[in-house]
Amino acid sequence: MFSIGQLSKRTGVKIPTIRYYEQMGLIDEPERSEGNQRRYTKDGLSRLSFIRHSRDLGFSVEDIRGLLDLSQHPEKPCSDAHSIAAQHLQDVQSRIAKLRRLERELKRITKCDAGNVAACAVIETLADHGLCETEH
Amino acid sequence: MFSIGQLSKRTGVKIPTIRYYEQMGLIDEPERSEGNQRRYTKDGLSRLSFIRHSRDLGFSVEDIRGLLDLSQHPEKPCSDAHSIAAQHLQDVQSRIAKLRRLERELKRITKCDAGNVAACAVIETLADHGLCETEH
DNA sequence: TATAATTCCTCTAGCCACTAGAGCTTCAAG
DNA sequence: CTTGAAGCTCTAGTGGCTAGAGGAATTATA
Ligand SMILES: [Zn+2]
Ligand SMILES: [Zn+2]
Ligand SMILES: [Zn+2]
Ligand SMILES: [Zn+2]
Repeated sequence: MFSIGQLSKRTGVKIPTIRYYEQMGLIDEPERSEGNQRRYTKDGLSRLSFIRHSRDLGFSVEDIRGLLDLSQHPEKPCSDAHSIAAQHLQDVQSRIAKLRRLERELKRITKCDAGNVAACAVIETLADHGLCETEH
Repeated sequence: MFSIGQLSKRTGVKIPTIRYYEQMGLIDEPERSEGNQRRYTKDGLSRLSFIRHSRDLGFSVEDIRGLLDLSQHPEKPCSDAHSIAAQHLQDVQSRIAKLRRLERELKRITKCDAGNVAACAVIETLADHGLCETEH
């Protein structure tokens, strides 16, 4: 049996975050000590590790809810898991694409030879999207 | 003089967002009609366009506050503007790097030949970071 | 000019995924 | 048995908006 602090140390999930996941229904309410403190089992530990890793990989809490549900049903086909992952991959890729467009513009902007604000390329570009090379 | 709706159409910033920017102190409180409705000048329009474009480029509201302040002082050196932009560029680049690591892992994960959850690579990987190739 | 349609007003609350803090209780070591 | 760490609940704040209620003002049409 682990206290919430031990669980936190082992998973790297902060204590208030563990309680938040409980409130969100991602983890079951654990047993309590006589004095009402949470006591977790190994199952609780591995479930939280799953959540932690999924968050690290950028899945939303909603996605994780679905993935956890699936993981409780080993006999089911895994196509649902794949579509959650594929959708997430797409999201990540479109975020990357957007950030790369930003990166390009920001790199261009920061090549400013002027010394004062009146002629600064940064300020000028922010004031006028027409000076940009791409859409965003 | 523009109404808030006209300003919104010209800049592409939604009406509640304009009011939000006013509340946050990014734009001055505009004059009002006899019936208390906001009336904007061309100056208000260009200030809001500046904000819009800066947001599109991913700058935070705090950054924009600084950039707007600078843009009101054309005689100042533009080094402050450059450091805001450079910092932002760094942020963008580290976000890209992080997302690319995610992308790689997600691509790997989604190569699953199993048909059911019990043997699914997606679920297995989420349960065990040891199966990952990179840190995240 | 009367009425109808549209726009605008303020205020509050919700989104996501946490994070911080107040004020109190329980636990574990010595 | 005392003390200090760790736990409890509850509320509120983060960023950058967005939605909705309930009412007032403006504009367009008849
Ligand atoms: Zn410059
Ligand atoms: Zn632009
Ligand atoms: Zn699979
Ligand atoms: Zn991993």
